[in-house]
Formats: sequence, structure tokens, C-alpha cells
Amino acid sequence: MSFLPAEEQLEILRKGATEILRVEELKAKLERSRSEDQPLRVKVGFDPSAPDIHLGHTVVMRKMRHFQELGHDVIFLIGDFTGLIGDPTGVSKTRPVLTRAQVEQNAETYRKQVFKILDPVKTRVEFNSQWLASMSSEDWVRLASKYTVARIIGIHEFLYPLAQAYDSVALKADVEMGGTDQKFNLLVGREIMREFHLEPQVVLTMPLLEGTDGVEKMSKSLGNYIGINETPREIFGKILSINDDLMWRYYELCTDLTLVQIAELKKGVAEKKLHPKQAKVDLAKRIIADFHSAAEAAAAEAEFERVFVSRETPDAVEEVTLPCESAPLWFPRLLVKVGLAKSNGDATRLINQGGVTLDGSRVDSPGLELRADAPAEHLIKVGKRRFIRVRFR
RNA sequence: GGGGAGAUUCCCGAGCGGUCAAAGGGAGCAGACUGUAAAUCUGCCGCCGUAGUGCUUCGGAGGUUCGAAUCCUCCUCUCCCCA
Repeated sequence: MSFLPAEEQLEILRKGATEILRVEELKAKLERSRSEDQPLRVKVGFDPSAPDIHLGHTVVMRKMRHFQELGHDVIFLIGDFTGLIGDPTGVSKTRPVLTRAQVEQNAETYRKQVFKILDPVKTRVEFNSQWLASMSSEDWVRLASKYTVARIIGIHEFLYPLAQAYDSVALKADVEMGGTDQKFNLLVGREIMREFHLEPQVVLTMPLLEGTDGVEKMSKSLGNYIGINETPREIFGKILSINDDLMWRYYELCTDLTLVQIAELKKGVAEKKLHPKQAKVDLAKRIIADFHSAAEAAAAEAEFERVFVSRETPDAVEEVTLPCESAPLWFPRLLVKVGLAKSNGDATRLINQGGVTLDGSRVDSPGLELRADAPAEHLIKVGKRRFIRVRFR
């Protein structure tokens, strides 16, 4: 294995990073790694309770891949033990205690998704319960004594970063990465490693990606996320619906285009040589190609054009099968049944507002009754994008 | 330990005996305009087959009243100030 010169590696690693503490140390580590022909150990911790990876997570994962491409080892650390404590950094509420089996299952889910981005050969998956669960109270006291807190904080607020820091000790991490919200925890790792007479890890933080609303950071609980397991069609739609300004952010953090290339695109849009929608379409295709394939990305685009520009029916529509009934079915009730409305009143409202289409024509009266006494098929559309095919059988 | 302030529909926040299913804003949803963008405009935004002197909702439990989100009592929780 031959490594690129430290300077060149550094340049790649720097792209997109918010902060590197400290750059000189990273450079020194890269140089040593090169001269000794030893890869660096790059550690990133993940929460075991939320195995649905979304675009926000991929920002850091992309950087992990950069390390892999440069020949380094990446440790995908599943915080099954720290998960019990709960990270005080986020707004996370009390977490349910996960069983061994659940953790295993979540880990499996992680693996499936993670390797869409990371190189499976160069990725080590570890669980921190491996070393943390077996620690005695004495060990904990000893560990805690290595860190002085200036201000008085809650015990678990203190425990979490400490445990995370100990992970770095156990793994002898050279680099730890995380979102900017992780900075404090990552820095604790440096200090604790010093206490253990290890060379402190370099801390690299990546920006937090805004969700589709463009305001809050992307998170599952806020519902503003784009999951990498979503269908190409869904991802395409979600990306197309983000604000134009936000698209540049996604370009920077979710593609491997260089800053120069991105600036070029921006300029194109500013000079009206490139339609912003086209730029967004390209973005969506790039992202989909990463998690699925270029062919699927192209298909998603074609589908999108058909459904929204030509106003045709998508080819994959969710289907619901209902038994035939001799009595006519009140339409609003049907909407509730298939999950397109919350209540009859809600359904009625949607109809009154002209948002409901049945078999291609607008439903204009909430009093509509549908015959359901013989097998039949209907296509219902609510709003611009919700389709359901109902089958009576 | 002492003294204050408060808990309202998804969120913020008004209401302080009837005219309150509860102002206003945000979010969300639908429509118009578009590039399913943003911004903007319009409408909706508790449930009940659209109806009523209807039902359920204003932290929880009781009480006072013809009538309570609004008053009283107790309870739970949150915040602030003094020690």
C-alpha cells in the first residue's frame, strides 16, 4: 500500500470539513502513516437506536470514505453501550433500553445501508459494549478521575462524553469525526487519550446538513429527512422540492463535486445559462446514483417528468384491496379507509378544496357515493402527489 | 426552607364566568401562480354523513354556578427570585 503525500491527502480531507483540530497533528499523522506504511485508524460513532441512515449522516460517512480511498482504516463504531446513557448533546429524550437482539438487528440494518457509501473491506464495525460493558465501578471511578469538569453538570451528561472518549482509548483512534454538535465530546476524547498516555486523536467536524425544510438540521423525528433507503422516486421528489438556495448546500455536502465545480454551476445559474431546476435534477440524479444506480436515477427522472409535467399516473402506485359491499360506499369514508384522509371531515375538506381526483376526474361533491358491489378498480389522487389504487374484490 | 410566575388545540401564544372548538403567528394540508422550488395570494386546519339546545378538548381530581379554559380546593409538573 502506498499512500499519497500528506499534503495531497490533507487537501482532500479538508474539503467540506468545518474544523480540524489540529491540522498540524493530522498532517504529522499522515506523514508518519506514509513513511511507516501504516493506515490511520479513523473512528466514527453511531447511535444504535436509529439505524435509518439519512442524507445528514452521509455527510460524515462521505468523509469516512475519503479516508478509505486514501488507504486508511475506518471504524464504524456502534454505540450500543453509550446508547444506554443517552447523548446529552442532542435533544434526545430518554431512550428505550435496547436488547442484545435489537442491537444486533439494528447493526445489520446499518451494515446494509452503510456499505452503499463505505467500502466494506476497509470498514471495521465495532460495538462499544465490547469494552465498556465489562468495566467495573472501580474502572469508572478511575476513568472519571482523569477528567475535571469546571462547571457542575449532571452525572450522565458527564458520563456520556467520558465513555465516548474511552472508546477512542480502546481503539487507539488517530482521528475521530462527527458533526459540529459533537465537538465537545470529541475533544474530551483528546484529553482522555492524553491521560492514558496515548497520542491524542485528531478531531474533524463536519457541518450539520439542513433538512428538506431548509431550517432545522435533518433528522428523522422532524420529518425533514431524505433516507438513503427510500426509493429513487421518493428521493428525486424530495430533492426537487427543496429550496433553490438549499440545493447548493446539498451539492457541497452530499456529492463529491469539487468546490470549483460547484461554483461553476452556481455561476451558470446566476447567468441564466443553467436553469435552477436542471441543476436540481442533476443533484437528485447524482445522489440517487450513489445509493441506487445511475439507471435508477434516470428512471426516477423520467417518472417524475411523466407524473408531474405530463400529469400522468406513476407506474408504481400503492394498492389497497377492499372487499366488495352491497351498499354504496360514501367517498369520504373511502378516503379515510385507504389512509388518504384523517377523518371524514378531513376528507370532505379535501374534496371541497378540489384536491381529490377519482379515475382522472376531479371529485366535486363530498356526497359522492361509490358502487362497491362488484369487483372494480379505482385510482384516487389526493393533492399533487398522493396516489392510491383501490381494488374491490 | 421562604416568596413569586405558569401549565391552553402539532408548536409559540391570547383568552380570565356565557357571544369559546377557543384571537394571532408558525408548521401542516388543499387551490392559484410556477420549475411539484422559494416568495406571494386564497381557503382549510377537533370529531360526528354538514347536523345540533350535539359530542370530546384548555396539566390531573373534585367543588361553586343555570353555565367554567376562565372562580375555589387539593394534587402533579415547570420556571424565576430570596435563603
